[in-house]
Amino acid sequence: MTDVARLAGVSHQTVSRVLNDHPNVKEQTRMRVRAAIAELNYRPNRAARALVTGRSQLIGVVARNSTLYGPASMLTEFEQAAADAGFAVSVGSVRELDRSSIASVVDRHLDQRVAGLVVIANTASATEALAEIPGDMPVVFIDGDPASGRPVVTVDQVAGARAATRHLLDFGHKTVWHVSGPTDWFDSAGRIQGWRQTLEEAGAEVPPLLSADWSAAEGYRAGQMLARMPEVTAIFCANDHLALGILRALHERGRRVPHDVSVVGFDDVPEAAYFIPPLTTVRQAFGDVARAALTLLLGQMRDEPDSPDHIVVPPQLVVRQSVGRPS
Amino acid sequence: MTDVARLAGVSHQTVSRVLNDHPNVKEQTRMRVRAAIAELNYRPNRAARALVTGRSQLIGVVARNSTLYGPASMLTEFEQAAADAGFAVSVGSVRELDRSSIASVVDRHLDQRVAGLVVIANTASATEALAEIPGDMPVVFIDGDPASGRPVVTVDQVAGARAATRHLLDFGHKTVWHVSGPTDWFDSAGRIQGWRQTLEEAGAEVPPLLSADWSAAEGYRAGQMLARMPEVTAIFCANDHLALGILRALHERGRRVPHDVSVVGFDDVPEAAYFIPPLTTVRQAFGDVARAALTLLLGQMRDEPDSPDHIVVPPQLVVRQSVGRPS
DNA sequence: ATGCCTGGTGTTATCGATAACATTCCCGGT
DNA sequence: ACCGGGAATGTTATCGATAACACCAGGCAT
Repeated sequence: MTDVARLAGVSHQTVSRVLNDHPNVKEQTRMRVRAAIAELNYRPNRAARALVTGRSQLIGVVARNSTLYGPASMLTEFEQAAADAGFAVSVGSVRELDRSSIASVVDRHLDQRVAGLVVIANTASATEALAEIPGDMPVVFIDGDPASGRPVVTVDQVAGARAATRHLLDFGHKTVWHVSGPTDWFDSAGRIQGWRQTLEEAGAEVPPLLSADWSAAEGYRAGQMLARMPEVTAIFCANDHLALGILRALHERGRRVPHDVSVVGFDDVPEAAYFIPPLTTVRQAFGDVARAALTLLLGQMRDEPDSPDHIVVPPQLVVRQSVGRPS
Repeated sequence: MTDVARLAGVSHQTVSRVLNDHPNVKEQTRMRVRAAIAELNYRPNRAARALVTGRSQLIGVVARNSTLYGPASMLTEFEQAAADAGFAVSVGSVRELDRSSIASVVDRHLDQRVAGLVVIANTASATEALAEIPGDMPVVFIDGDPASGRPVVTVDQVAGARAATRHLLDFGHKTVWHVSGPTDWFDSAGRIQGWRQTLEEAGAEVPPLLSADWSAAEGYRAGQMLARMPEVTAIFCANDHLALGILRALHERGRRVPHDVSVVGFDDVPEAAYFIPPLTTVRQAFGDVARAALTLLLGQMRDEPDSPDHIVVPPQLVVRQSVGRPS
């Protein structure tokens, strides 16, 4: 930096001002400094800047360690958005979203003097751990509890579930069964709620809820149960992998999809179009979620008080061939 | 830090020495300092340390922006391993592994003064971009070109493909068809090589190669082709998603798996056990790869010259029900 | 003409750690 | 008793940036 200053014939402070787009620099000197920077191929030292400002150009993400499609997509989409805005992203994954794990990851991020935090907080336990985050640290929750008092970006799970359930009822099914994800996830809760509401509004019986984790394995187990119940003609699964397991269980028991049983998934993983049969499902716009989260975060970092504190991204029903009329 | 020093009745330098495990500190004072650190809940400022040492506790990862199972797993596994070793991980994803994209991501990481870089370099184009990385920066490639001169960790793709092909031949198939991934990926190349070698050694005819990207969509396309060729009785797919598409194409054309056609995949994604039928596939130990990469990287960072420059992790055949005897 | 404000710039202090050198103390050898 | 040497500790400089303040010129109101 000193070299740049010398080459441009100004003080290092003026160089700093140019770097930070301060208003009070004459256009002419600004250009001289820019030229010197380019000439020397100078790049500012972020560590020094972080030291003096107490803030780095780094955004910390706290996520559960998983290759689940949703969280993984969210992460890469967010990284992309952040990079475009000139931020690096440091991931801190955690096996369980319990309070102590989150605390330790947050601490690691605080060590790095991150400028802000994004927490993919899809269970209630994560919301509790919010207390570990200092109040003046910019934070955005993705999939978190809207009542937490911090900005949250979510996909409208209720609307997605309503669309899925409605779609099945429209085909003439008397009622719709639901295999949910883990009940402590907000995603699951929203989907259950949307499903139940829609049935009740339609005056349909609400069958007992089956719940599982998000895996094909548990979908298969639930499917084995459902496959032997002749009255089951329509199933709404909380994600596509569960649906995959269910499709296989139905297949093994000779129940054809969609002829005997209709199935709807959630997520629209890239493979869903190639299940047997191609799966009707609900697509979540992870890219939109990630960009919204970044926008909120940048807003907080710049102390703009007018930014909204809850953005809801609508999902979209993708119709394929796993739904038909009851026989 | 000054507060800690005062509380412990020593100088800040002694505190620094305790923090860095310098030898010449009396056990007694070391304990006093530790106590003071705990009491004040003190945490060192990484930015300051990075500034003076020129190195952060941050490892940069360069990866292609994707939710492909392999790369995504690798990333989370690596993050976990790095966290255990006290390092944070900054991801820089890139749409294409071309030279200029890699250069810009590497630059961003250099800005952050990362202590080392991991490049998930699964195509040859990534190897070229190696020139962008300064020679004194510790680097490990994952899935890269062993001839690059930098340390590399790979899964033994050739061995995996051999096991898969061998498995099919052992069931009595005359030959085995192969649907490969993009041919510029090292993974693809290794799998093709292993497949071809095994056929040649067995004296079997080597059928023409079909290649695709990694998606179920292209697997389906290839499957439509293969399904209408009665002589095709055994297919080795370069990954599980391709296999999924192929299974569906076969199903649509009424060719039963494994009765008419046998199929083997690669990766062992969690869903593979719930395909119709459950997929025989080859599992890659991503966790081992990630840990090996970290070990190599730490070795370089500590200037240990005796570390190996190429670690190969063996894959493992997982037998399920998608393979049978030709009819 | 005087004084005040303000746009443009330079000077110095500061962030929180480590590096390099200085100092003290104690021990053992001659 | 003296001196050399190493272990334990303290002092000061340093990394590379920004913050805070000081300064200087010129324009404008009085």
